[in-house]
Amino acid sequence: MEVKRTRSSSANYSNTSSSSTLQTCTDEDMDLRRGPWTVEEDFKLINYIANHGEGRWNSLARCAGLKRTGKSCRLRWLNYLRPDVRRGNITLEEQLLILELHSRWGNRWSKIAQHLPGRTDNEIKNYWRTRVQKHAKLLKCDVNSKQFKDTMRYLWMPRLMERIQAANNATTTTSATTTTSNSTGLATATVAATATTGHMMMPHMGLNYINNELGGAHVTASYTPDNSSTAASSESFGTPVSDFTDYYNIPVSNNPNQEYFQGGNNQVYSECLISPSGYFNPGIEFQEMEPDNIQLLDGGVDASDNLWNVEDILFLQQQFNSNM
DNA sequence: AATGACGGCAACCGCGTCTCC
DNA sequence: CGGAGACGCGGTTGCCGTCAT
Repeated sequence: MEVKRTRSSSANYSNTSSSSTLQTCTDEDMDLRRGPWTVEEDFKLINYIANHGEGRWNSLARCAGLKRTGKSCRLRWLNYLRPDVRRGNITLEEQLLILELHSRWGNRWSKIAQHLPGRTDNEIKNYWRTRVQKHAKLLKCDVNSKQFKDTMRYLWMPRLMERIQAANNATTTTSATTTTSNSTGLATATVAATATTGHMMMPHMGLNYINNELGGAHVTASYTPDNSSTAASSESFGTPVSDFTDYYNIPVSNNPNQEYFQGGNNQVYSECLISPSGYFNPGIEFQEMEPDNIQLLDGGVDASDNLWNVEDILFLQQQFNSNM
């Protein structure tokens, strides 16, 4: 069966009828379209599913008059057209959850996606490949290596927690609510999990707390702050902050939890940082992180999207040196 | 302004599993 | 039980927009 590759850029997405390349199979039904979906196709699929429900994708494609494979229809529906699908703006809480669940389950994208309402396995997979693996590449280590996993667990995730806390502190401050202040500077978002456990969660508790207290299968999107409503709503899910990178360049002096990241001053965090396996040894983990590389980290990529900024690297080096 | 490199993401592919007959 | 089709999952591809030069 001939399969014709058709193309329509996102810019042409709403201009499908004008693109002759999009209508390459008008002569017989055997031709199957591939590539980007047009508005008409989307409309057909949505209408058909609205009237007949989903499933039986091959026959659905035929009955709906779509010159697509059943698989293509299913993918389009699940990843894009479904009413409850959420795309873009992965929140801090979602990022933390992805990291945690991936450390637990590996590339079980669909399983991970089940714990992020509205997110598809495809989006999570793409997030992982484009964001997380990028940082592994910058660190010159394999994303599946213990080195990188430890770095995620003992640096990245605590930082995410801290930024979630900062975001919520800021939100709380600006909203000027009468909520009882929390003297510990508790990360509301991360500790939203306490809604299900009844336990308070401190930043220094880190992932061990999640592991031990929440348990794998119990780690859900309840990380969401203010989770009183359904997490399917983008307004209710997570902080208004769409990306943790917004908080990457917070000056340390402005950081409400700077003591966690100043190396050695905070015994609790220092203990938390050091891998139980002792893998974070000076001169080993980041021995390749030479000045040039640090420059690359700082300027070679978009710093706002860079997990490992100079501050982080210096912090890591401090930690390594203090443990020599 | 032109162009090449790169990142993000939608979509495709192959394969394993499930379900039905 | 076995075969065929449907379904689901993870890996990969390739287009397009953006940015750097």
